[in-house]
Amino acid sequence: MAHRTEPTRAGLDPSVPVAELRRTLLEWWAATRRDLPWRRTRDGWAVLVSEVMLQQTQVARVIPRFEAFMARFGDPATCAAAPVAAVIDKWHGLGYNRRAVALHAAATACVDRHDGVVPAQLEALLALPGVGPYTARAVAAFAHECDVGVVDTNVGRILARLGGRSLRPAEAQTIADALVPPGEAWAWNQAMMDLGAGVCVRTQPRCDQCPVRACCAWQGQPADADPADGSAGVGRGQSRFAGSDRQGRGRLVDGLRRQPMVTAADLAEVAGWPDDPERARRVAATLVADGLARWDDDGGLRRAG
DNA sequence: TATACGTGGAA
DNA sequence: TTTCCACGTAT
Repeated sequence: MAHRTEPTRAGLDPSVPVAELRRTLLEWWAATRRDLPWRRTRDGWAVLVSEVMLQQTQVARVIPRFEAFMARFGDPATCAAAPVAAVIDKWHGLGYNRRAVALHAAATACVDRHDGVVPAQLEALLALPGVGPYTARAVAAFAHECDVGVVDTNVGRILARLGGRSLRPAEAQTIADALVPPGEAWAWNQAMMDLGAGVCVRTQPRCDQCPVRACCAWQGQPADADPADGSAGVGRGQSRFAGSDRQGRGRLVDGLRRQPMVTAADLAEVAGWPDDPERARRVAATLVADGLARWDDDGGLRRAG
């Protein structure tokens, strides 16, 4: 019963050789590493800001905005003291602007509840606005080297393929945590994410280059449906952007970056729907509800406080 | 559990 | 040119 002596394997298919998986993946990563420099800083705020930016936004687009953001809002207190409109302004080009509102609120919570620093405990991190399972564990692992498994879309895909089956969210998290080599959460999570981003990609995975192929139940065999489809943490298709409410929201937020107010008369034009003022007002109301703007007395839209 | 939420690069 | 693809959280 040799497998009983393997390291922690809670939730894992017994056929997955944990020790070999850990060793081969870490060796591969040591030879190919392309980590993000600020993840090494142990600065909880820097890691939080970058991970919030990395929600739904790819690394290449985050890097320049992250540098600019940190130059302006170097710690939670600076961010919390600024008007939320200033944070929204610095979010330009990243999309999903309500993340900026949530980040400002998270900075405020750090000042109010955690002596101005980003907490290290998972529970406290999860309580911050805009911080979910991914971001909380990314901060815990990368800033504080806690032994937690970070499950993003890449890791979710890898875990499903390794086990050869679709996973529920709690299952994926349990397995991700169990795989972390004790004391090496930083490198391990970085390695998993890099593997998913560069090798175990969604379509046409490069299984011939995969360092952990020998441990994988799926191995990209075309005859077998991809176990990652519909599995926990793996993103799904989305509706079209062109012509969507999201596009109009983006235009309105951009309009408020250029000028402090969009008048009621200009609202439809700025939203990109000159012939549908009713739609523009309805969508503007969603911005107000999200804290991205506020109504002017005359029915115009103003920057958030 | 399904849906809303932005942008830009690649195909 | 258009379409596809990448990317977590809140509700």
